[in-house]
Amino acid sequence: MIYCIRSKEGTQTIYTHPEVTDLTSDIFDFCSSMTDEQDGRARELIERAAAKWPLRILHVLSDAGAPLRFSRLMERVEGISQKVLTQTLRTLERDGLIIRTLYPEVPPRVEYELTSLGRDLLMQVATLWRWIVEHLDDFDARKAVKLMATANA
Amino acid sequence: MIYCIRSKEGTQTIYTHPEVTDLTSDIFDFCSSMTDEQDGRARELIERAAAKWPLRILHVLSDAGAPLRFSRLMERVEGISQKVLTQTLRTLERDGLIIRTLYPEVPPRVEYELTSLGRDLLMQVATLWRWIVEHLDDFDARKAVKLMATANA
DNA sequence: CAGCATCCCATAAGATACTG
DNA sequence: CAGTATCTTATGGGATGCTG
Repeated sequence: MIYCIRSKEGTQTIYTHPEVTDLTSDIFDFCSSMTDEQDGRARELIERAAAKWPLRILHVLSDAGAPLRFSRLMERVEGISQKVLTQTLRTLERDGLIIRTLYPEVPPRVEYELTSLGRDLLMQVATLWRWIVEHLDDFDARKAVKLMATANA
Repeated sequence: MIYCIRSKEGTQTIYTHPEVTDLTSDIFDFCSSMTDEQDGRARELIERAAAKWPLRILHVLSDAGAPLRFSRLMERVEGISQKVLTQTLRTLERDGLIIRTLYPEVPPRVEYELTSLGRDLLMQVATLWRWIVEHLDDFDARKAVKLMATANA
């Protein structure tokens, strides 16, 4: 449970502001039930998803609302190279976020589309995104506010 | 509005499953009000936060529940190098997620602590984390399920 | 103690050329 | 069309040594 938020020991200092306790208790309960392996896999998925291109590709597919061919993606995902687009699509496919369909015609046609998991993930990330945008002005060292803490060991 | 989820044109194919429409409408409304600059800055913040170490460091600080010295962080953030810890801490500080306090003693003492923004961000990410862990088994190409779509142009 | 400076390497990403 | 192959460059990160 490396990344989870719950304190491991009751002997440690914890935040005592009621606000904090209220907000975090749910998540804490959840974290305590998460295994190291689950935590690690979730970490990987987050890291991959938040990389340079994946979210953008998922968004383009969502925005299109229909399967897109490789070349259409190249046009719409501005700035990506062919190699990186291919790589990223393969990763997204492996993670079950998109589906790749090859139509064995001449010339070949390949279509990529969002899976329902891909759409759901995008929704979840969008929620986080929204929170960040709403707090954009606070992400600034000059506005940093300390958290009140008291020892309770 | 590069990454937002809303379709730009009403003439495009959109998902018509009621489920989809219901779930996404809120986020769509929000996305339409997001400027390119906001979107870009949020993107940067997400990318930085989801990098290798930041979440782990924030978690360790949250878990400790009190300010930690540099050397305590080195111990608790297993596997990180001194250089990268320093770098990451500086970035977290610039983004207003932690506060660095230097006590000009001999030998010098430096303490790092979470800001309320840092704690809040951690909570938001934990929510996403939780969703991912609950759907861990679905992140698999073999379980991919297409999204139903209909043209509405 | 808490770092900065330096060197080194592994990986990510970009550019270009070629192909089933 | 939708890639693959290859080369080069940029970046992240690790290891080591030094210092106010």
